[in-house]
Amino acid sequence: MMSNANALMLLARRALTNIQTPVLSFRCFCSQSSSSYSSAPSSSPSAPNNKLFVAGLSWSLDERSLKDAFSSFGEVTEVRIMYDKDSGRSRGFGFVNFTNEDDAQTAKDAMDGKALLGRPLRISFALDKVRGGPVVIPRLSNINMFGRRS
DNA sequence: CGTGAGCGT
Repeated sequence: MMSNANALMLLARRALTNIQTPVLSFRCFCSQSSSSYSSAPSSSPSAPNNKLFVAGLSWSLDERSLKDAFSSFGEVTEVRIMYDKDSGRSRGFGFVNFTNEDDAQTAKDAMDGKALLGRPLRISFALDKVRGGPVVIPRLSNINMFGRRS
């Protein structure tokens, strides 16, 4: 019985003398490491979309040139280069859409780091965030759980 | 005439 009191005192002393060790027995399994995103390839940062973010482009590069350069690796469905409305010149970055992710990956792996028009290209997967895109709003007026009314 | 990281209507 005394050992209990001793242990308690020991704990109290430890708590008083060693404040730097609050709880050591608890391990948090919250982070299971690895990619927590579903359908996320382990060898590809950002979102694995068909959209490729191409930066490092020359300010005088055209979309057709970029598309032609990327069409060699796969079927390019969309090529968009961002232009500045103030200076009227390209911002040096654009987006390339591929029909297949595999082609996009191949094109990225093949063109990323290479130089086009004298400037090194920086290719990476584009983000899913799109500003000013068509906002699709579900028909909340037609949502009826009981089928009453239309 | 030069400039150069980045994520789009």
